[in-house]
Amino acid sequence: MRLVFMGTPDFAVPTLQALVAHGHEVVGVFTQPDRPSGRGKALKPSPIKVVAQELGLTVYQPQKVKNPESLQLLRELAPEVIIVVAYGQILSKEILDLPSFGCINVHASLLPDWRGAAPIHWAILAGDQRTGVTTMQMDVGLDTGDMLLKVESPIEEDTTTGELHDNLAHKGAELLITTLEQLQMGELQSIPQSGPTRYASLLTREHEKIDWTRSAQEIHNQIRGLHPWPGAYTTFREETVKVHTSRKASHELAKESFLKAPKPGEVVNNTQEGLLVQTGEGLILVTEVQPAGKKTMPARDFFLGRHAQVGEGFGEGWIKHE
RNA sequence: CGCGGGAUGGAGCAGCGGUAGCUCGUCGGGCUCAUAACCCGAAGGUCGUCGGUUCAAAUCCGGCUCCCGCAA
Repeated sequence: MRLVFMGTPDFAVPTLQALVAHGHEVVGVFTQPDRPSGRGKALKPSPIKVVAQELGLTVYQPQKVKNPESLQLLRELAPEVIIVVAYGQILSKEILDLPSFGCINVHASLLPDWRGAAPIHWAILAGDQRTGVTTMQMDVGLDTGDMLLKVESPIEEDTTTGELHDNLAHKGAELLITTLEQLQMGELQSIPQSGPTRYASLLTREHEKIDWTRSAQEIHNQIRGLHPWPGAYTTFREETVKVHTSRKASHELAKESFLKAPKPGEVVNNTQEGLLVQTGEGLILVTEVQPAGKKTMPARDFFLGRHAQVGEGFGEGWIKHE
């Protein structure tokens, strides 16, 4: 099909690549303008821009797609359909109505659940055991359009956002190809969204801070739900430390907890596997950690290198044993 | 020039002008029913790189290259 692609981050890349690989005529790629990012101040192109250029596609980066120039541009490109994957801008009614097949969005959740900006993170943060990808016919609302196709994906006990992200990005790409095929054949029936909805809001620094008084399961969900980006963090001896990976503490390990009344955040044991940490409910095994300014390292090495001892802990209010 | 931290034996850290140290790991030996536990011993570092100061630099000064946290 003759189409325009709109997308910005890594999540959108597999879909763009799949469209090209399947011989669709991508007449234009819209992505967010280069933004100052990284440690210096340098303008950085979006992942989609990089890939689009490698593929020899024409890239457009309007500040606002809704402005008259962009609308005019889209008219000239005359796409039969516009594919939108995590573009980061709201499309106006004029744009939505422009292509004959409308605008189709690939969203990383099983709609109507987890509408919004960070569906992958939130599915894991909430402890969901399954999620998926949905293609939908966009309308004016935020992720409220009629659904076309869905594919599910399980979330395992230790699945991280990074893993799920890559998995869904590829499933989404395949799903979109199928969606277009069926749409073109006229054998696709769209379904209005109905049922309970949760909203996946943008993540803030508050979501990233570990509250050790929560349960081990909740903290584990938080750690894997924010891995590898933006990462859950806590403090140790007043330095910021990201906690990258963790596991539920096995019963054998839990038995090794010999402290009488460990407080939440307290390291109860430094095992070969990692640090056994007391939470508000149960123990969690912290396996990988990253102090500010350092690389990711095994939690055990972090602890050993600091000559820390069992009885110290994460969070505030601990006394240094030295 | 957005703010800041860091580059030291395999890993994590200390040392901050005068013979390179700690915890872990590794190798050898011992103890033990056994062990990731314990004991004894050993190997392993041109201290990121280039240059400067000095009788003497991992330690002070300057350039360079990498890595990372925050912010965006």
